[in-house]
Formats: sequence, structure tokens, C-alpha cells
Amino acid sequence: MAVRLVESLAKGLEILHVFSANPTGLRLPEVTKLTGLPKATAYRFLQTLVSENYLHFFPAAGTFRLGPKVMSLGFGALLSLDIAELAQPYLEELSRRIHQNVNLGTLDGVEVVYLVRIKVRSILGINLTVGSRISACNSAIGKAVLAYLGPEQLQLIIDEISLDPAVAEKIGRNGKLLRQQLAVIRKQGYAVNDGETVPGLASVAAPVRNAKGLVEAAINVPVFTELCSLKTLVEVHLPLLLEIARTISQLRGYQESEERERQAGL
Amino acid sequence: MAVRLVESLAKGLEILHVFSANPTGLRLPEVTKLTGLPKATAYRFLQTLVSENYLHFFPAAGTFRLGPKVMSLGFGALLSLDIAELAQPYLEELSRRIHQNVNLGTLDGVEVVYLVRIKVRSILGINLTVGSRISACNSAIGKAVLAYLGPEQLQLIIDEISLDPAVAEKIGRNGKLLRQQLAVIRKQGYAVNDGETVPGLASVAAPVRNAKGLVEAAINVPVFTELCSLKTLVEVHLPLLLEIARTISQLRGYQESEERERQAGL
DNA sequence: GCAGTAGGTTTCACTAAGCGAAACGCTGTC
DNA sequence: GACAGCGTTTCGCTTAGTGAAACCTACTGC
Repeated sequence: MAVRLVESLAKGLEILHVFSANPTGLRLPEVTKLTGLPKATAYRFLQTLVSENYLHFFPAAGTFRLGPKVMSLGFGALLSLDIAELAQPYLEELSRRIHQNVNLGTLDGVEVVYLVRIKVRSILGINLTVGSRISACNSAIGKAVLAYLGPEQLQLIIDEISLDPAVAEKIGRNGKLLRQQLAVIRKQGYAVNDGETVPGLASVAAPVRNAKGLVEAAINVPVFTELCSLKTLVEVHLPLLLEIARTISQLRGYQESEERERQAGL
Repeated sequence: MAVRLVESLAKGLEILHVFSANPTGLRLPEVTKLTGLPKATAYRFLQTLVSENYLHFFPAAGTFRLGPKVMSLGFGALLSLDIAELAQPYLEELSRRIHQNVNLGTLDGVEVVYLVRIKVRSILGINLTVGSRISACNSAIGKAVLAYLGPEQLQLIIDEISLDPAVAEKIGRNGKLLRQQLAVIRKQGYAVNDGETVPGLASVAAPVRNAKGLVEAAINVPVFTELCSLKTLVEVHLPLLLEIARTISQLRGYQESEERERQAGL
């Protein structure tokens, strides 16, 4: 708790951060302005970062830019871990904090396939394991992913699942009802399933994005409404779920700022 | 020159680097072993990195992993700059160091299109500008890119350029001669053009890779052999060209280690 | 041609930031 | 119940880091 932190390191990282926001390069005075550090100090840090290849110096323009080593930092982890490996420890953490099951699933065809399942000790059990598949439009995870598909992809899925008359009725003519639900999900940023699949079983799900901004999976928290009210689920557990989903997205290379641009573009 | 560097920053970055090589997480004793730092010191650095969100701590397992902020560092620059913007300052630097023209080009269909051109003041001029196009199989840049295409893509290009009888003769039946040349280029890692396009004009080119390991462009140094011998070009300028190509590749997210894997796989 | 400005680089004396050996406490193991 | 291994904290020492100031270039404008 009361650990003396290494301020020099924090300062140096702040400088790196400033450069990532200014990829076209910065000169010394700009760095001093942006960080508030005295000239000599900023200079020393810049020299250090250059000597370690985290920055590159261009003598002609007198500017510094991010160096090659910065890239190798993040990419090492990103490329070598798939989303399940990456998310696993974060889901475990979430599960321990809220004392609920947590799952990560992705869309495969018209079904949701579970890639990670974190179980808490409990009398009541749900018979789902990693690899289990369920209909996409019946689960919170499924809807959280569907909500961010492109219109053509969504159409394909709606066409296929509409072949089943029962489903066709549920999602409306040409999926009209489903599309309305998905619009709500996009607006609020999460999906809710209140007993649709199994009575008494509710669930909230949040999308996980990748570097391109595409939703590649979703994580959810299912609860028995007898044990945990929908109100508790949404008010207490959902914020943590969203936070973890955000962290995992960032680790996959997703940049927050894009979201605004995309929304502005719509 | 004789600047006092900030050692704490260097140490901290080294720790981050160790984590990027071990994305599944490390515990304190492992970090002390890998970095050689005393326990208390490593502990303080880890705490600092966690508090700045460059690492994430998982209490359950007692492990640390790269945190979300590490990703945002590199991706900010990567996503916002296209390859021309990214490479420009490095090519300028190279040009100033070797006092020669430097170009960056990429493949568009069966032609090379120039995206960046750095010119040195000189009496002799070459009439190429950004956006100029020349036949791929006639230029060092073109061959440097062709050499790393997949077999089907290469076949398509050979089919198309073989329509011109003059070219067909030059590259051999079904591009046999060209394929032999490309094999040599892959082996040595660079392409040479000695007067093929214009007599008296020689050029060396090196490929630039992206995060997926694909060659997305190439950079070259053209010279008049009257002014700069092929020997000088290859022995003096080529090493610098290769170094810059490597740096640009890394900035695009290319990881050196992959190269070995790929070579091993062949 | 010279004063003036702005950036890059170096100096230097001060001091607190960082160091790391050692001690402490917790947990699990044999 | 002794031991081992890890995480965490303490504490006095000292060196690494600090930042004001001076110094050196360029440029720029007059």
C-alpha cells in the first residue's frame, strides 16, 4: 500500500504516452509544455528513451518520434495470445469479485460458442461447458455480438434462423423485432436476457472489440433471479462487467477514441 | 553526448519488455531472476507500473501481466499513420546519410506505384514523382515485393504481364526466370536492378513488412553507376537501407522473431 | 552586421529519490 | 513444528536525479 513509487519511471512513461498521442513527432519545447517538466529534465528523459530505442530522433527536423521498441512491447502479447487466453484471468478476477459465473463467447455461424467459462461453487448449476453452443438470438452474448455486425452479415443470419418458424415468429418479419432489440443494445452498450432462454435465468452481456473496432466476442454474467435480482445484476454487477470488457478490448488493441468517431459517423 | 541517463526509466522499461516476452504473466521472483534486480527494487517498479496501468495485477495467482495502457502506446501511432507518413522521416534520414535518392513504393496490380520520393540536389535527375507507375518486374522495388507474394498471387501477376510478348520472353516460360530471381531475393533479403530498366541506372531495394509479416512495400536507392559503382551501392548503402527497412517494419508491428519461424517452416 | 530570441546541450551543487539488505509476516509443506 | 518461499515493509546510506543557470549554437529581423 504505502510503497514508495518510482517517480522517474512514471515521468518517462508519461512522456512516451504524450508521443503516442502525437505520432508525427515532437520537439523538446513541446514536450516540456505537454508534460510540465523542466527543460533539462525532459531532455535527459528523451535521451534515455532514444538510447533505449523507445524513441527515435530525427536530426534534420529536431523531432522525436516513437521508436520501434514501443511496437514490440504490445505486439508480443497481442499476437501470441488468443482472446480466450487473454481474457481468462480477467474473467476469473471478475468472477471472484462478484461471486457469479462469468462466460466469454463468440459467434460461429448462427450460434454462440463458449470459449471461457468461470464457475463459482454453487448448488445450482448450469450445464454449459467450453465448446457448448446455443442459438445466438436467445442469449445475451449472442445479441451483444449481433448488435454490432454489419447489415449484410446480420441479414444473412436473420435469413438463416428465420427458417425455423418458431424463431421467425419470435424475431418478427425479416427480424424486425430483433433489429429493434439490437438498436437498444447498441445505444446502451450492453445486452440483457431476462428469462428468454430459461425461465428464472437472467444475464447481462457486454461486447469485446479488437484493434479494428469490430466486436469479436462478448462476456456475460448469468444469474438465477431467485438468488440475484435483475436489479442487482444491472446496478451492481453490470458496471464491473463493462469495465472488464473495456479492459479486454484495450488489450486487444481497441482504442476508446474510435468509438466517438464511429458514433459521429453514423 | 555525455548526458546522464535516467537509469530508473531504463530499468522500468526493461521490466515491461520482459513482460512482453512473457504474456501469460510473471510473479515477483521470476521478474527478479529475469532482470537481475533485487527483490525490493523489482517490487517497487512493479507497483509503479501497476499504478500507471502499464501492468495489471491478478491477486488470485499473484501474477502480473501487461496492462491496457501498453497497447494504447503503440496503436495510437500505428493506426493513425499510413506507411508513407510513417516512413517519410526515416527515408529522409537515410537519404541525408548516404547522399542518394530514396524511394518507397508498393505494388498496385502489376505495377509499382511510388508513395514517397526523397531527392538529393543533383544535376542528373530522374523523372519520377510520387504517384508514378512502372512495371513491377522491371524495378528493384517491384521484385522486392513480388518475391514475398503467395504463389497464387504471383501466378496471377505473371499471367497478366506475360500478355506482353517482350515481357514474356524476358521472364521466361510461365515466369520461370523471374521465379529464379525472386528465390535469390528471398534468400539474400534484398533485390538488385543493374541497368535493367535504364542502362547506367542501378538500384537496390529492401522489403517492408507489416504486423502480419506480409511485405506491403519496399524501399530502394537508385544510383547512376557512373557516379556510384554497384560495389559501393551494395557494400556501403545497402546495409543502411536494410537497417531502415527493418526499423520501418518494426514500426508497422512486424516482429523479428517471426522471420525465423517462417524460414524454419519453409 | 549585430542585437535578440529560441532551441539544444552542459554544468554543478543540492537533496531527496531510490536503493537494497534485512526483518517481518503469511501460507503452505514435509 | 521447523522450514522454505513469497510478498511486503522498514530504514539508514548514498548516489542518481534534479533543475536553475550558463553556454552554444542557429535563425530572424532590423
